[in-house]
Amino acid sequence: MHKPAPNNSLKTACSTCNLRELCLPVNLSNIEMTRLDDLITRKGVYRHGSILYRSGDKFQALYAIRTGFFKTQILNEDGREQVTGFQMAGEIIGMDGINSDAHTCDAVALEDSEVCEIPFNRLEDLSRDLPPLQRHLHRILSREIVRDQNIMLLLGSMRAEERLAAFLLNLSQRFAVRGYSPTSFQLRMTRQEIGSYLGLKLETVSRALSHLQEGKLINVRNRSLEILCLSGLQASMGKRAR
Amino acid sequence: MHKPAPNNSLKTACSTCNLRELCLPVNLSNIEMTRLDDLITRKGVYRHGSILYRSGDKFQALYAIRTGFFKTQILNEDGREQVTGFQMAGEIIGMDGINSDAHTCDAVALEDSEVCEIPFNRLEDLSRDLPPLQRHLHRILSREIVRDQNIMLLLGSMRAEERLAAFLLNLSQRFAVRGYSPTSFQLRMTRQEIGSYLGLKLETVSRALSHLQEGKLINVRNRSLEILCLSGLQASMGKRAR
DNA sequence: TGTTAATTTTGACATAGATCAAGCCTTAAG
DNA sequence: CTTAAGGCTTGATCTATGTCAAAATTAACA
Repeated sequence: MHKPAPNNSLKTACSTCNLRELCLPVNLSNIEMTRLDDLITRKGVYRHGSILYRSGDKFQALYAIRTGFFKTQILNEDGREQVTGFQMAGEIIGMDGINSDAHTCDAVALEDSEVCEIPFNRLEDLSRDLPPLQRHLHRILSREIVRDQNIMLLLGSMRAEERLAAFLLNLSQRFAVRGYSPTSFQLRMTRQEIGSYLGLKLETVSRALSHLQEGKLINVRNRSLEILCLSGLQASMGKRAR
Repeated sequence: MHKPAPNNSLKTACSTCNLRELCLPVNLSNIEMTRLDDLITRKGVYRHGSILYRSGDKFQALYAIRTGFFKTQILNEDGREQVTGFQMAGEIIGMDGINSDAHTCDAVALEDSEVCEIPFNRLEDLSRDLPPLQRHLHRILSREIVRDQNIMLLLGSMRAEERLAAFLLNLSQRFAVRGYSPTSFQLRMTRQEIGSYLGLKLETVSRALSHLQEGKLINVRNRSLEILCLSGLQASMGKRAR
């Protein structure tokens, strides 16, 4: 495991960030936007494998991903591990920590990544002054709830291949929103990490990928993935309830 | 399915509610508490089986459960259903709707229940004035995220009997907090609903209950459940990872 | 109160996915 | 460039849980 590069505390400007529409799509005046800029600092680069925060760390800030890719995972007492999400540029992580003032999961960089730090106390202060910002914060929190509940649906009621199809379609859609190809991208995580996220063993993930490939729905070679038939993938979900 | 009783719009007083410490444990002055009271109205009784809100309904309010028991569930396109939670008195539901201004799950009363309606716009307004209330709202939202992620862990990595043990211990603890017996209580939901929540079939739930009973950890007869050995139940989780 | 419908339990059997194992491939390090 | 370590695939087998079915119990309702 690497250490993050030293914190240079570079000032960040949301106002000029090209992820603005994704990350904080709030209608603010110039002067209001400046106040937001003042809040947020760019933290140094997190190298592949390094840890943004750990379970148990004091909660102080949310983090907006500028570039790169993270996973979040929880570990219970007996060492069992569950990947709870994969996060990409423009997404905000750390909300698990608000409740108890301590993080309840680990956030690990899956490639070299940059994040913006948003001190939460100051975000609360500012959001009392700026109702659109307040509303946006609430939406982000709620979105996370909805997202998690959809994963519960996936884990509770889909079979292996459906879970994988849902996972790939979700990635596809998120790449598309960011202006990348929805049909051709690199997987940033191992089969084991995909398996943990989907409640499957890595062998099952591998077999399901192979099977989707046999069916001409995808092409997969190591980490590079090509979706050959989006609608076919969609159809391969929802075949039959478990 | 019954209709809810007509909305009498009774005024509620959080200030005198005996669930206050559970529901809104916020340190407010008397005058501030009055402003909170003004916000909240008691809705009529929801009979067993009736629906508090449905997926797709416009989101307007959060609901605090005064008495009774609810389940929340999502249904995907192909009719698959997943119970996402069971909620009891003092708990707040409806947060799924904030993100998109529409609810994304159904909330169904599992017994005759009363709720307090908290109009969300007005809650936002008031929480801009009252920082402790704002902080509490954020904690509630975050707590829901943490809760959901722990269910992901359960669904993704535990075997049937462990899931059931975790479920029973969770209920036990929540009853304890409310001053009820942690070792003897009624299940308010069917085996099928438990199964949906835990990602299991009802037969598996039934068998796992029988098996825990054979092991002298619980006594179960229909909906009445007695925990004979809390520590044994705890131990029966975390035996072996899947 | 009697009748029907829903819920629960239990058994027999089927199967999706886990486990174990081997070999290959890719990437990182020396 | 070589070697080692981690990651991936595929096959053979095992097992937890699903599926199907029947009977028993309980709850709902006329």
